[in-house]
Amino acid sequence: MGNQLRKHIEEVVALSDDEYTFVLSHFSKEAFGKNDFLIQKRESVNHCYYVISGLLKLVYDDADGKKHITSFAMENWWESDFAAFFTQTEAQMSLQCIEETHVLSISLNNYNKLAANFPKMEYFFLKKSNAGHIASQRRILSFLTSSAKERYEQLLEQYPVLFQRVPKMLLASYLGVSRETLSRLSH
Amino acid sequence: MGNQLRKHIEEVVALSDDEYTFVLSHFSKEAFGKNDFLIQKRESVNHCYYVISGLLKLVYDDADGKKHITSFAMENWWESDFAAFFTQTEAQMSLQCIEETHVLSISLNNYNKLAANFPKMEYFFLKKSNAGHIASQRRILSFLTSSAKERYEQLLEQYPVLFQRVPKMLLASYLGVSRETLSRLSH
DNA sequence: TCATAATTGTGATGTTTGTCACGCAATAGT
DNA sequence: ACTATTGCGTGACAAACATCACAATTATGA
Repeated sequence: MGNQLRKHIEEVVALSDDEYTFVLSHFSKEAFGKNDFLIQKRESVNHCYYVISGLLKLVYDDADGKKHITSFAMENWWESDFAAFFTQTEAQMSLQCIEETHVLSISLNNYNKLAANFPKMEYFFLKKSNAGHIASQRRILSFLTSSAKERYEQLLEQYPVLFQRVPKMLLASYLGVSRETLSRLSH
Repeated sequence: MGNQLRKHIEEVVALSDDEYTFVLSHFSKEAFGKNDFLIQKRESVNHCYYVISGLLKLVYDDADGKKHITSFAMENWWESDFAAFFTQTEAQMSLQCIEETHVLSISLNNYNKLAANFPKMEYFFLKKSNAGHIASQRRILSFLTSSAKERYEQLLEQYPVLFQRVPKMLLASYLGVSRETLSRLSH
């Protein structure tokens, strides 16, 4: 329970009890209900979130009023509107619960303090950022090389659990196809 | 000349002369001719590159033998097959010169040493990685929200210099459209 | 429980984009 | 300078995908 974040961090760097207590003191535990917003577009983005349980969607509203899913965030994922968070500008996206969700949140101040004062966590954040960058490049590559059907099958293979937890219209949005097309692809 | 990397790093963190000398000692200067490969697919990826001058393309060959441009890298950009570099697995992409190119290269060992022994550079790498992650997310968003024509116009606005330095068939590949479609879009 | 809203499937049709084919211009190497 | 290669534009056609409309099903909340 209380040491889920510790296990997660220790996949990258080992921590003593005291070190983990110190790290944890930079976070706040928060709970959100289904459809609650963690980040609203046009508001300031004060936190980055570590998901303990539940499921989030990061949504961009385009000029035509259509909603596009930039990403999902499940257990042990880190999520925020990172562009807005790191540069302290207003949110261009919203972060909303698909399910009731428990998170640990960290402010930019505390993120910077932790990185500056505790090299192990700076190393951890660097590893996570590199991994996120690599994952984004893989997704870009799937847009360049694959048809909608192929992207659907890749998602099904990589994150089968999403198909049980997320309405298909949201998966369509994440894949960049209409819900009608996705429906026809699935058989 | 010799302090281009220093200026680049000092956009993020200040360095003393001695510190810069120390940093620079982790890099090697290399020169490549047009069409030379810095990384060949299926080979090991031993270096990450900082571009001093010139222009590179990061290319993925798909199962049908088609080539897709994952990204370009110009002056002051960092490039590698990061997935292969960080995990020391074989390259899934190739990195090739579009123009004669001068780089500073750093091995993974030296990258890790620098990050571990010199907090300012770990901070710099973290900032760069976060920026790269954010740029990738913006590109994903352009695939989700924009037509080929809109992506073309966004690229023209963001990197007009590419249109003078890169054949349009490569721009088409970067944008994820056929060269014929790009040709028809441009007027 | 019942009414309402959200989600899904499917047909008909239109738009966007890819593919094939061809000719021409520009470039690079000898 | 000449030739081979590479890059570019465009027509004709095919494939992929979006959009609109409507019905059916499944969740949700008072």
